[in-house]
Amino acid sequence: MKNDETIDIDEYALIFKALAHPTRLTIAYNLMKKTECNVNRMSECLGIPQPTVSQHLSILKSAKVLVSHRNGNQICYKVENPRVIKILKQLSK
Amino acid sequence: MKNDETIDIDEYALIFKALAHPTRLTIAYNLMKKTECNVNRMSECLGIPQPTVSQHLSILKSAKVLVSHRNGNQICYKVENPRVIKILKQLSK
DNA sequence: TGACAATATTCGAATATTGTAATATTCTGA
DNA sequence: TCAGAATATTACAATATTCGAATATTGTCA
Repeated sequence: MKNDETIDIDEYALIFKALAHPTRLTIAYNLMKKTECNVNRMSECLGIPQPTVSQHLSILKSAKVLVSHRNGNQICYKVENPRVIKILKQLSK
Repeated sequence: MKNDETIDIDEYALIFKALAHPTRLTIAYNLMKKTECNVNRMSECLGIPQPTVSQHLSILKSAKVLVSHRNGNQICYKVENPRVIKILKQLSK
């Protein structure tokens, strides 16, 4: 009964790094709880300039925390990664 | 994107920041799964110089990811924070 | 196609993190 | 108290992150 249950340390470290900023954690947490959201709406709700939000979204996306798809005029982001969802769900318990 | 059920975003962001480094995540994850451990043993097991390990431990401790207590000649670190334990347990599921 | 709305990228200054080497501190046991 | 083991701190260079301003890109619709 060996215990070589390894986890992907580097991948999780990247996820945590992406979530390690209050703005990005807020974005990810709210997207996990609610529905998808476009960039301008996030920018308005958070009171943070659009380019800054876009940069944060880019970081979250490259860490595979978020995915995006176009919806007409705008681009919607949401959480789909099950590892990320599990982590984020823990936060409210 | 309102935030009704508020979680402590800043506190969790700090925890994630502490866990966002492969060495620190390895330390925290192993301490969660196994028992407490002293500094020199971690240094040997990880193949990382003692001062570097000590610095990482200091970061983990100030983020309240780890606690420490003296055991004779040495100082043992372990995970006690229930929020951290919940997060780390998710990683192996 | 052109104007406009939505989003992304680039750049630079300020700040933070990382690892290593050198050194300091703290505690234990003789 | 002293020596030595265990751990912590400091200083520094290299690298990375952060934010805002300016600009670029992309898609929609008249």
